Amino acid sequence: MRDKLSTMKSPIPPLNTAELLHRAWAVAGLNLQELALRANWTLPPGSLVHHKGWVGKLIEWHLGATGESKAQADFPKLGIELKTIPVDQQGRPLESTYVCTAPALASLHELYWEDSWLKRKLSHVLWLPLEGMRDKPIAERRLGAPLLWRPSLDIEQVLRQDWEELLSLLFLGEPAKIRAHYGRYLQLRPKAAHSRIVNTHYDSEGNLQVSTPKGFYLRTSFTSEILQHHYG
DNA sequence: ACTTGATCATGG
DNA sequence: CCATGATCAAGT
Repeated sequence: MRDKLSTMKSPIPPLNTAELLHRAWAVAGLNLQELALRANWTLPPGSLVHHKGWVGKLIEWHLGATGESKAQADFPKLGIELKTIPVDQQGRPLESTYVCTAPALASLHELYWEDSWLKRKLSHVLWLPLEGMRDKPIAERRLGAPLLWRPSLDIEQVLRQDWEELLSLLFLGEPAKIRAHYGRYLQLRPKAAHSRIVNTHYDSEGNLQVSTPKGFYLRTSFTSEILQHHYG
């Protein structure tokens, strides 16, 4: 819950990567009660079910992210994407990570990995682990050490293969038959307010295709590898 | 235990 | 409506 009467001001965007990292380290180890207090935000009650984006917005506030609700990086000048990731006591991710919505219709530039939204978003990510155990009160959940990450060449190759496979399912197959098990690191899952929302288009044979809007997600097993590789 | 499919709030 | 930020909870 964001307090609109708040006079507290979010920091201006970091001028460079070092400053961003410095800010991230400055909040590492703090819990959500302390972070909410500093921002003058109100903590949500017991569950995040009605406040799913609250934690992410709070972290954005503290670091001075300016991406807003637009299709751009959280730190446009730095080209860095911020991802808060819920982890257990061992630092292992508890959930998959949403990346971006999947295009509903193929436009030419969407067909090239090098130009893709997904590649841009994943080219430079600041991971911020946050305790996400459901039995831990929200106020007591602590932020972990930040990790500034770029995909290795090997990883990017797999991401590209996944992306190409999933895109071909979207545009050459039957989108309604897409299941979340496709993809090694990536997966396509519903991404909408609810399941009655549908995209419609005509396939190459003129048949009407109806399917739920999809988003690209990083599998929990993949983000677990990323964090383990770094933190050991 | 883990994954898949569904869902919630907000801003432009 | 669609993008952002995600987590929930049913299914396997």
